[in-house]
Amino acid sequence: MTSELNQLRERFVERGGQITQSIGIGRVIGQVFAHVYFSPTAQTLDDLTRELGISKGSASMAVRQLEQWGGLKEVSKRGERKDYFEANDDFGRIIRRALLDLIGRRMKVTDSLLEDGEAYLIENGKDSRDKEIQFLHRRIRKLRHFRDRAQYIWDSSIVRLLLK
Amino acid sequence: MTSELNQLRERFVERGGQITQSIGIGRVIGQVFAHVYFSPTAQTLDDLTRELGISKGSASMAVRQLEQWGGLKEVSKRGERKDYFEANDDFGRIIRRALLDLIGRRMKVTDSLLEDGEAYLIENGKDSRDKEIQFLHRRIRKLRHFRDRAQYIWDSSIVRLLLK
DNA sequence: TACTACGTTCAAAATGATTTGAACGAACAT
DNA sequence: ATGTTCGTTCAAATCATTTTGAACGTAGTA
Repeated sequence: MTSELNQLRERFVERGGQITQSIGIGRVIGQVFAHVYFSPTAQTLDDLTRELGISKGSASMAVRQLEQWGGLKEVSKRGERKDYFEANDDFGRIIRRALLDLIGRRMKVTDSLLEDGEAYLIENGKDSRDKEIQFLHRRIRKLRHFRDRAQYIWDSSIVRLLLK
Repeated sequence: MTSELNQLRERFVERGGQITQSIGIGRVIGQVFAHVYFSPTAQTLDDLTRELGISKGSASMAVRQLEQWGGLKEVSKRGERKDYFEANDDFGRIIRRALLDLIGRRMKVTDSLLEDGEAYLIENGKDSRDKEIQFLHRRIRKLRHFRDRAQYIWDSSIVRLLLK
């Protein structure tokens, strides 16, 4: 009976690992979150290494990453030196924070490339008849428009809907 | 001058590769799309292997994947045996298709796990006082609610806004 | 102070994903 | 029919990412 519950928990752990693996942030993150989420009691790093069969280093890193995204919170137990972790269940907030963190920073670099490119083309193509310059300019403009709209959608709807 | 344009194109190719790499679908996809997108003329597999320094196999696979997502389209040239490719610039549609493809299918499996789990817990925990069963049941319910809402948001807003 | 029980770090190892390229088949040309 | 030019496939090689674990720092304890 209890073993059946454990089996169920293990299936969720496995699936959690698959999901985070498939989105490219490593299997351990998903396993750790799922395990803590489905554990009635707060868990320590030792619990994680034992139950999930992962190293202490992995457990430590996963736990800290998840904390950053608000997926886990540390709870202190009187008279205990170990760190205890509980899962948050506000998925919207967690996912939003993770996405902001994962995607957000990449954007900056690309933005500056778009701006540089456009600036260069405007500079050098002002009254140019050069077909290629005109072509590139159109393409960059189109890309920037899309980027702006994506930014707008991101800011205005996804965030509002998913958060809270 | 032309070489400066080429440099610009190369920077976009590199950035494209970084982006697709960072989201876990391989560098070549981004490189190929960026190259074709910023090329005034339709490109062949040979062009790609030469300009990007990738193998013919890679070029072939990337091009077909991008075609599936609507990122590239094949254009035929009279009297030519080679396949020529042009880029689409309807980014919203491309990204949406890619996301549907990449994320969409994973959902199914997780759904069935949620359903199985819930069914099992309802079955075995109907009038159970067992604290752990009740706990798991609450957690699964919460997760399923989130999943349902995410599905709704996905269906109703992102898709509509990003597509077209 | 010295010892112990923790969490963290990061170089190295293991793992897993991507890329290559030789072999192949199909379609065209001669 | 034969040779050539294409695109595709997939096992093997390469490359990148994740994971490990030994060494370390810190804080508590005796």
